[in-house]
Parts: sequence; C-alpha cells; structure tokens
Amino acid sequence: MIARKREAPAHVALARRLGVSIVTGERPPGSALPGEIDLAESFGVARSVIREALRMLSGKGLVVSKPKSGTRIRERHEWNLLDPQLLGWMFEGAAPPLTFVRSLFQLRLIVEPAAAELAARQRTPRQLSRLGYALEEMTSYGLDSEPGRAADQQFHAIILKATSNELLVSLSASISAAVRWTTLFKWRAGEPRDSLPEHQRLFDAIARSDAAAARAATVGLIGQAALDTEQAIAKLGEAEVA
Amino acid sequence: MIARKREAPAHVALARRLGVSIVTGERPPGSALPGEIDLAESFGVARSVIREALRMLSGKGLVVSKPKSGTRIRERHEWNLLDPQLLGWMFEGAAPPLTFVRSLFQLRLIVEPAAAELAARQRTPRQLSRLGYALEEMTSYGLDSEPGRAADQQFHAIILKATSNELLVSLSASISAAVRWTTLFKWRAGEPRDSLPEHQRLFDAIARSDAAAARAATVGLIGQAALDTEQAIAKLGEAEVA
DNA sequence: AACAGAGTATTTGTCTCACAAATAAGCGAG
DNA sequence: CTCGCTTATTTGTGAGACAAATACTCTGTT
Repeated sequence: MIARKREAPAHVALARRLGVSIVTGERPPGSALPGEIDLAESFGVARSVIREALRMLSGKGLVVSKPKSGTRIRERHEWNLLDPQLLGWMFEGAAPPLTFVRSLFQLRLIVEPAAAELAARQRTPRQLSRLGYALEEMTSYGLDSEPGRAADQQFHAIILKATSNELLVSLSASISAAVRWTTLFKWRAGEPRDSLPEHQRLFDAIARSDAAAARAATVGLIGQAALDTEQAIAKLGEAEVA
Repeated sequence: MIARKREAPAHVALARRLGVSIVTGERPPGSALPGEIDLAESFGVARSVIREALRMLSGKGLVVSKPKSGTRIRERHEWNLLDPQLLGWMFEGAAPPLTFVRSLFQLRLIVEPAAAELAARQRTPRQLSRLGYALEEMTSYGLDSEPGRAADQQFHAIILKATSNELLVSLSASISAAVRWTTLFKWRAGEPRDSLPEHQRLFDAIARSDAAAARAATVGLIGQAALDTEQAIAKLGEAEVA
C-alpha cells in the first residue's frame, strides 16, 4: 500500500485537480476558467478555498487573474515546467506526449552525466560508503521491489549531493519526480532490462574518481532508460488503441 | 523608464516580502512564522491576504503549514530553487553568497553549451535570421544600453527555442532571471570586458551548424561572465566592508 | 455611419466574523 | 515515570459584504 497522505487540505487537492486538468491539455492555454463563485459552487467548497488553490497555480505560472476578465490559463512557455508538482501532474492522466518524454530524457542526458563527473571528482569517503550501501540494497532487493526502488532513488540522490551544487540538486529533484513515473510505465509494459551492471560501473568510476568513466556510465544508464521507456509508451499506446 | 507594474495585488506583494526575507536568510529554515492573525495585524491586511501569500510560498516549497504548530520555514534543500521568482528574490537584498553564484555559473556551464550544440544542429533558417538581427542590434546599441541588453536576452532566447526542448527553455528562463542580476552587478563594479566577439563566434558556429564550435563559444562566453562576476562581487564586497 | 465618451455591470480583490478540525502541550491517573 | 486524556491554540473552511478595477454597452456627437 502506498503511503498516501491521509487527506490533503481542500485547497491543495483543488490545486491538483485544476493543475492536472491544465497541464494535460483538458483546459487549453488562453481559455478562461469559470468565475470563482461558479468554481466554488461546482466543487462544493467556499470561495476562499478556490482562491487559495488559484494562488498556488498562479505561483507556478499556470494562470493569471485580473478583475472583470477572470482567470485565464497562460501560454505553455510561461509555465514553470521544472516545478516538481507540475512535472508530477503531467503524468497523472494517461501517458504524456512523446515529445515531452523525449525532452525529459534529453535534459537528463545533459545534466546527469555532468553531475556524475563532478561527483567523481568531489565525493567524500563518507559519501562513497553510503553510495556503496545503496548499491548493495538495490542488488539484494532488486529494482522490482519498493525498497529496491527507494535505494535507487537514494543512490542518485547521494551522487547529486556530492556535486555540492544546490541548483543541480534542486533540478534533479524535479526531474526525478518525473522519472519515477516513467519507471512505472516501464514496469507496467513488461520487465525492462537490468540496470544493475551500469549502476555498478557508475559506482566503480566514482570510487576511483574517474570522471570520464562516470560520465560514460551515466550516459549508458540514461540511454537505456530512454529506450525502454519509449518502447513501453509505444506498447501501452497500442494497448490503449486496441 | 522601466515598465514597472503599477501596483501588485496585496497578496502578491506580501508573498514577495515574505519570500525575500526567507531566501535571504533573514528568517532561517526551521523557524516558525508568526501566526496568521499576528501577520495580518502587523502588515495591516486581512487574514485572507496572508493566507493567499502563504499558499504561494508553500507552492514553491518555502514553507509548510499545519494546524496548531503554525507555519514553518522548510529546509533549504526542499525549496524549489529553480522557480524564477524565487531566483529573483535571491538577488533582492545585498549580493547573494558567493557559493550560490558559483553554483549558478556551474549550472550554466552544463546546460547552455549543450543547448548551443542542439541549436547549431536544429536551427531553422528563420531562426538564424532572427539571431542575426538580434546580434546586429547588440552591436549597434552596445551592451551598456537597455535595448542592447534586451537584444542580448533575445539572442539567447532564440537559441534556446531552437533546441525545441521546452524543458530546456523553461530551465534557462529561470536561469536568465538570475543572470540578469549578475549582469547588473558586473556593470555596477565597472565596465566588464566586451562579450561581442564571443557572441559573434557563437553566431557563426550556429550559422554553419558547427556544434563543437557552438559549444566552445558558449563555454567561452560563460567562463568570461563568471570571471567578471566574481571580480565584481569581490570588488563590491570590499566597498561594503569599507 | 463611425467614433468617442460616459456609464454600467461583472469579476477579482479585500475585509470581517464565525466555526470546524487537527494537534501540540499540559494535566492527571496509574 | 509513563501513558492516556483533556484542552487550548492554530490552521482550515465557510458565508457574506463591500471595494476596486475594467471589459462592455449604450448614448451622444461629429
């Protein structure tokens, strides 16, 4: 059972519902949302709840409100796409557009190999040891188990932290929120290839502070994930059509 | 004259004030904000305004509210550092910490050269022509003028768009919000070196679809900016101490 | 008929008050 | 001293009213 938060406050739940309906394209950019009074009525909550939800969305650049003209959905390029919540919302409905998934993996291929290089150069012995422990856990539990996936997240989080660049950490936190969903897709479409050997290679490279090898291993890891994910989406796409 | 918005709504202004006081470290992570009633009183607004401002901040991961325990400032690594507004707030007070500026330029050195490579490969003739126009304007107005700086922004925005990767666009939009402030610092500390030759090199590389040269030119551009900015901060730091 | 201006209606923005729900802290029993 | 209950405080939600801004309409003028 997923450790679902018992119950989010109404304004948070509302922001999610509205946010999902926007990022999935159900409500297109340029269009106007119903007035706050109408929204409150149709969702069965007070106007204050609606307003607080809208403020969260406007903070992410999704909407803009003006007196008399109402609340309109902003153009997609004005959205704060790197917001972790927003990225998560992208994967709430069906599979996201293929172009978006490709953009995501392209960004990963730019950022994460560079991060691995930095980590290989700057990691402390303590970080290396924690990295080894995470790798052990991944190996023993396997990527198809919950603790195994948690160890995987941990593994990559430690690498990021080792870069000692808080912007990189923040960026990858956003990305991994989305990656988590692509991983889910992969498993839903069938057992993907085993990524443990590549993880092992990455660990070894970081252990001997070999930046070039760390980069290569990361590129391999992401390239493999990109392939598997594309195939999974294609497969699930067929299933949906059928 | 800067096209300053006449007057932001109270909740937006409030979010900014509180946000700045948080990201500048004035209110440290872990500490609790005053209660909503107290905040409303001290700022002379209604509680609803306070709440809407807090919802914006919580959407950016800055704070978390719980009944009875109040609203607490979250740990820095939980912040959504890539939020453009948040990044802007970092530069509102005095100069930001040197480590942060270094992280920023390190991230630029990872992302923007890769983007330049992609742009060199994928740019359309139309984009190349617009790029040339922006370069012309930069040359004629000079980087020390407002229209010149606007053309500079435009120049880099076109390159990003040419990557046809919306996540890269979003990321660089965030970054450039911050870069704008570093540029200001540079000019305040004295006339920086002329970056037009490097811009010209970058344009030429993109024009002949030479990805490697585009990367090299971008690395040069950012490296130069990083140096100038560090010197500027050091200089201004001296001035402040004196 | 085209246009400019004032007026109006609608929508968000702000304020007030009230109560519900959750929970941290204090209190008391064992 | 520990555990469980009570309670007080704080956020969460609700209802209603008025203010402010502005898109729209309607009128009067050219």
